[in-house]
Amino acid sequence: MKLSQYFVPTLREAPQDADAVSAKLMLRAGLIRKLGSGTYEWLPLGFRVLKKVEQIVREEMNRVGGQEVWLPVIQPKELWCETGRWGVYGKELLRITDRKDAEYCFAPTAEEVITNMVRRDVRSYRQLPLLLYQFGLKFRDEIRPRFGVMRAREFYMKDAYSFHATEADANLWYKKLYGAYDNICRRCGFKYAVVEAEAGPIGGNFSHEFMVLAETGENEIASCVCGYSANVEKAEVAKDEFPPADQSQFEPLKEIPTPGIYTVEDVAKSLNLPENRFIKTLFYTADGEPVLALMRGDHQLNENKLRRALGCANLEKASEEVYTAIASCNVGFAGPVGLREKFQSKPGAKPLKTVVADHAVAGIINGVTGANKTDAHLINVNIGRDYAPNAFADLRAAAKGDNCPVCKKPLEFSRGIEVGHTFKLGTKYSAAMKAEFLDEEQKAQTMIMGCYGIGVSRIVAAVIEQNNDANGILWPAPIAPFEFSLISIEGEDSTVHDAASKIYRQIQAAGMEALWDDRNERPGVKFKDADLMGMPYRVVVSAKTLADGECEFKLRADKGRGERWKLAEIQEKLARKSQLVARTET
RNA sequence: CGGGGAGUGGCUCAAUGGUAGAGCGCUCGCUUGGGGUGCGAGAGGUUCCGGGUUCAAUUCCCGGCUCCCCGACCA
Repeated sequence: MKLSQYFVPTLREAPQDADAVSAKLMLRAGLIRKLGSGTYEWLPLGFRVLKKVEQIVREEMNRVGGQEVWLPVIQPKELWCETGRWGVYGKELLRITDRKDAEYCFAPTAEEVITNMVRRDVRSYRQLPLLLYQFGLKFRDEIRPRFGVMRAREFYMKDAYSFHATEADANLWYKKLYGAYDNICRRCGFKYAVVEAEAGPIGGNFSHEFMVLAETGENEIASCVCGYSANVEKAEVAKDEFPPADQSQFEPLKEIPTPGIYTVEDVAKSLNLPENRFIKTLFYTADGEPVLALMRGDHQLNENKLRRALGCANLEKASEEVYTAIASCNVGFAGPVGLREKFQSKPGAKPLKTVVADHAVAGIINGVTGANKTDAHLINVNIGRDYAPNAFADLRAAAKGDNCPVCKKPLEFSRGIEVGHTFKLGTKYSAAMKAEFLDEEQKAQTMIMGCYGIGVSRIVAAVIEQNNDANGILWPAPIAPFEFSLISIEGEDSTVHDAASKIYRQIQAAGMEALWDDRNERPGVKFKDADLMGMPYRVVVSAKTLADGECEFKLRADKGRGERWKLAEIQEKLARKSQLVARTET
């Protein structure tokens, strides 16, 4: 492609509202433009990258036996009601009404549609297993879109769904897909990690996320040298063990005034006690029932863990009304001491059945907590003597200082961008939607499912986030829009142009592509733009080297001048390069 | 959802109660030709929309829309 004819509007400065490095570079290099909050146009250069990633994903999906389909993006409400997700998906689900007032949603994912499709036409175990996938536009009405196409509302995703007759087969295919995802990540050329993940609104038995490692990633990963690795949303921590409390250490319970001071940090400061002596009392509503969660003052609650510990479907932080109704004090002054009794004595109040405590709470001796009285706290609070949770569980968000649940060594933390997510769904959707088949004994069985997503547009941004320098993008060759930047520094006569033209064709003959900067621009402009756009290889043709029958070759990643290539040897040099550009055919 | 900020040429931003300007970009000419060259001449704006105050509003006030930032784990 000749740059003079190509629609790549590069920018010297990034638009003011671009936040992430990758967003700035994508805008500047002319890959994308923004239309509205979280919606982007993909220009020719960006679209090429998107299509290259798509092709890699397609090849790997086909390799493990996937069959490509194409599903509607406008999906009827009825289907979503069958699984109950019309109600639970929340505001992220963009709902649409047609001229007949029928309700639809714009697909954020396609479990309902595909399960419906399969249940209609699959009757026999002989038709299973089945792995279907598609590429398509997805829309999720994010609260706060940011980081360009990394967290956009509209995005391009590959979603795959598998259907199985047996649990064992489902697990086997889960492993196959996991392998395919490994290949995809490797071929796209980024550093990544696979972590155990929270299944979220998709649900299912277990899931893994494929993370592009980057400091600016939105996800925090907890990992251990032993191989354990999990999203902190999910990460377990080694259970705290405490010797039986020595009652003789217990000081008498005492109430002290703390007017207007209620955060752990402030109370700790004013009493001059460490935060790990505090018992935080958190109020939640679990499937409509009030529950209490107790945390050590320096720990953060992980709501996913609480949800799992309670076995509830819906978990929300309790409203201020509920809070004051239970604790009869202002927010910030509640504590577990005597709370249950106090609350239950209220006429008409729902009983406060559940008080769960994080394991670490058991180790707090002479602790501090709210007095259930505005402007007062209790000190020397002791478990067993002053309050008793009905259960202990791992509730806290893994953080520095916590140990690995597998080998008990200290956990390490890093950041990543989630680009792929695999779920072992089980029968969550097939049971709700009655996707059944007949087994060998003519017995109706529910299909076992898995689902597997890859954010194609997000991969593009994530790769840039990981591969850039002060001058621009550094594309890994397999997904670069073009393998080569060809720069011709042309003079009066046509010798340079002719030589460049020949090299341009030779690059194509070697099975690669070049973006030839044939514009009538100064060399500096061309170099700057080439750096910005970040093709992995660069060939410069100018009168200077042409006199010696040579051109210049340089890697985008290299700082120096690169090497001289004899024009006569160029064919063979290019052949070698094209072998490096991993192009696996299927 | 709460709080804050911003909407002026393609981009980054000025300015003003009397209908607007710079740099970059764009067009043309000359110049230059290895890291965004220099000079000159141009094109390009209903100052987000609606209302109010005023002789006069892009500017002040109100409402809306859009975009951005921060928070939403405080118990």
